[in-house]
Amino acid sequence: MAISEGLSIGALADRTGLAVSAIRYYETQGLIRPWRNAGGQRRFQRSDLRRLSFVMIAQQFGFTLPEIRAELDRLPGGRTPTRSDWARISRSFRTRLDEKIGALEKLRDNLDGCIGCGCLSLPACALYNPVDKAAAGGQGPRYLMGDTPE
Amino acid sequence: MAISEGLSIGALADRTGLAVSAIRYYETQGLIRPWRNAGGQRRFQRSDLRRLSFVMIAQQFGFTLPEIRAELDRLPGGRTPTRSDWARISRSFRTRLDEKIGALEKLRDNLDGCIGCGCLSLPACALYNPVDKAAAGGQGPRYLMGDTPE
DNA sequence: CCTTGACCTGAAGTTAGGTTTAGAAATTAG
DNA sequence: CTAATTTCTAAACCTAACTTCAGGTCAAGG
Repeated sequence: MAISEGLSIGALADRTGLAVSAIRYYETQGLIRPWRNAGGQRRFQRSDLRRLSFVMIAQQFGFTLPEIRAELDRLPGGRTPTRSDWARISRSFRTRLDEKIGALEKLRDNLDGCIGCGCLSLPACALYNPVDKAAAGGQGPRYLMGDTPE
Repeated sequence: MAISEGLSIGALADRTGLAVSAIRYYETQGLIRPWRNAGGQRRFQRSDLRRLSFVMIAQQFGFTLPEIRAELDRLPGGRTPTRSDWARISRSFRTRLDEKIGALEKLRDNLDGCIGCGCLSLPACALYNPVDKAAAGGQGPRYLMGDTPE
């Protein structure tokens, strides 16, 4: 195998711990874009290892594949991403993480008080407005997922 | 309608913001146990409002329905749960929440450093051991989800 | 009484995120 | 060169958590 022929899907699977089928699936979702060799097999760049690691980490945080793709799409198209490209993604990603963690903490901090009181079933309860969508969208009860019922 | 005939499924849906079909589904999963009136329709206790609210909140935190059921099963069987019954559930639940939040924070704090460095694709990276399963299970690489690959 | 809306059941459909399978072609090891 | 691996595609299958649908029943208002 000549130098810089790229990594096979199996090599990528071994090094990330992902299943081969998962990597193929991620390709269908636009998370990676391997090229093909003469025989039609997928070949990957080294930087795809980092892309896949990013996918795995972001999934642990509860991001969906389309959301992850949106972050990855901010990487440069024509060249291999540099360290500072990744740092930029990292900052943007971290902001979204902080929001998630903040929402969880807020819910948690309301939990003890609310779960024991009578308000848990009422729209007035703080737990019904976890991400503070209150007052956005007019009056009337806001429900748990931030949408109106029905 | 006589007093204490119980709540209809529609009333419960209106007051929780859940779909009627979701409430029926929760019954199949053992999260609520309504009784039936003479005509075969479901009737609910007021305390089921709180049960359902708990379900909705726990789901936001990423708990699965079986996990939520396990928490709810700790409520007393023969009587309507009291405030202190709920407080006990709340404490147990909060412990699990704190663990989740802690794991997220740990990941987040490693993110900036790791994402820009070359280690992101290597098992040595801190991000590969988010919940600190390191050293449990012998030597060799630990992968992202805490399991060995393959 | 009659109509309309709420409710019933069971089965099938939906979305996300993959895995499994089957049969064929490419690659690698000996 | 031959045999054993890998890889390929397309389609089917899988789980969680529901929703939708079809065909029928129950309940409440006028």
